[in-house]
Amino acid sequence: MADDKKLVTQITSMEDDFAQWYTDIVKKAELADYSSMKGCIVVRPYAYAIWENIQHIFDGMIKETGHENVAMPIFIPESLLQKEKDHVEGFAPEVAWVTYGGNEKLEERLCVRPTSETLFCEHYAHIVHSYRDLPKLYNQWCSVVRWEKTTRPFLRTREFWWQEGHTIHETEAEARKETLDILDLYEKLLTEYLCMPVIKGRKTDKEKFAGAEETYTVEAMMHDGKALQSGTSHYFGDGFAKAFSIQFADRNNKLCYPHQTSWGISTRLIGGIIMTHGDNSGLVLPPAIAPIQVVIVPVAMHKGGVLEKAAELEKRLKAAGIRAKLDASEQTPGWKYAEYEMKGVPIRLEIGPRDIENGSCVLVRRDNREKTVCALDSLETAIPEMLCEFGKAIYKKAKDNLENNIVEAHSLEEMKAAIEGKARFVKAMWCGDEECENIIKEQTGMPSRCIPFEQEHISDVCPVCGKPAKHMVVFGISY
RNA sequence: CGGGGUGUAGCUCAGCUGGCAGAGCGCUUGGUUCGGGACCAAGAGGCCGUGUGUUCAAGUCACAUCACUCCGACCA
Repeated sequence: MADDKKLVTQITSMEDDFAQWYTDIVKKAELADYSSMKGCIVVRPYAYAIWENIQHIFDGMIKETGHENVAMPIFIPESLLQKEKDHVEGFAPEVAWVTYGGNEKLEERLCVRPTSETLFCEHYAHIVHSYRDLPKLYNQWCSVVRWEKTTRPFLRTREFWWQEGHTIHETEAEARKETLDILDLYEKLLTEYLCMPVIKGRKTDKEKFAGAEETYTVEAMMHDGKALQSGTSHYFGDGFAKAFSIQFADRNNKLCYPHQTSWGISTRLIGGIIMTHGDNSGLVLPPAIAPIQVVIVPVAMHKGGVLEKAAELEKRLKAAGIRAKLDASEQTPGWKYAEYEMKGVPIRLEIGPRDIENGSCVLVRRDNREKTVCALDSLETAIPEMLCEFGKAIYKKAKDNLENNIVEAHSLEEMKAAIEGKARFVKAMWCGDEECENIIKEQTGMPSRCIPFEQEHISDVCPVCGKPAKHMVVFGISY
């Protein structure tokens, strides 16, 4: 359409270079900027607004289910981190250490929190003494630091923002229920609000969280067929409680160890949104978390009261609870169309002199560019309906991508063939032996994603060793 | 951490066998425009990533270093 025009902003097409396409969107939709601190990004207002919307939604969910927010220290003394063996082994290679306070060398190194299990455990040891003190359902919104070697904006940065829930319970059953209840909330957040279909399941022992007894996950598929672990929920049993000497007197005055969980989602989800819904014109945002749901673009705005009308519409839409923005800048309409497509705004409302004569306006959907003429006096109902339809449509598109890129395999050869040329999810049976899982990873390059709750029977035997299969597992290349 | 690529204006980049720092877009001001990235005119804007070396002379050559990026390895 614009071959003869000088495009101000252009992005690499995802078919040409998916990684560059991703980076282009991050920069040109003004989501993030690089900083002089390697591996750390500036989360710009537009991306932060998306994160705030995610926070608002999920915070509401956990408050409703009895959770409370707290703030924990940013530093963990080395001795505290050392208390749980598996946990420290898992995290030690990627923690940042503080060794000086002012000009003085510290007697004990301080770790910048990579996750806060140890701090929560120490605190729980202080405050939990009786079954009457349980449960504690705590959460914190904060940033954590992991010294990653390879970094990419949102997907893997040395500092990232997240929520970490840490709960402690009287019984195993209660803690197990909490772990799965939270996983359901993640599924709800992802599917209903972020329009991202997920595969819900349990991690294999090899892939589970350091220190956890069981790790559950919701795995999403990106446009390129790679997996993004989008939320995890861990059941700890009483392992941490024993390591940190958390004990309580139960109903029979017997000293017991409580059972714990932890769970988290992070700003990585923003990367997931980009790679699930975005296209070659830029971002496409799910309406529930879009900072701007409707952008109003006036056409010939200095003529015939156009600008006044546009301002009036903005006011009306805002009053109806719609996140609307009028762009009254001096850019041409065409420029604005492209700009807000880049930013993924779900609906564009065009209003010009012709529309005003007719008492209507033009609504354009970001996902398919479909134009609808809409009477001005029905906007308050038409727009929420369209936003709802929009959410369903992009969910369906993502769901189709997921379903079209899962294949069954009965042998290592079939697994290798399945991902030749393009990343995919591969469903295969597994005997449960970690050795076979390792062989699959070595030979195909795919780690296991999860053991889905929705099991299918593909065959009777493990494709590696031929022994009886215990589970169907989804394998895939991940971010 | 290993291998490749790139660092020059806000952005994308040109700058040959060393010899005055360049273009397009963006930005500012004024005007005409406005239904898919408008046009005219006048401006502003540079420690050539950083450091050391070679040279009469370095954006250009050498070495080092830092950052970004891709591919591996690693990674809740």
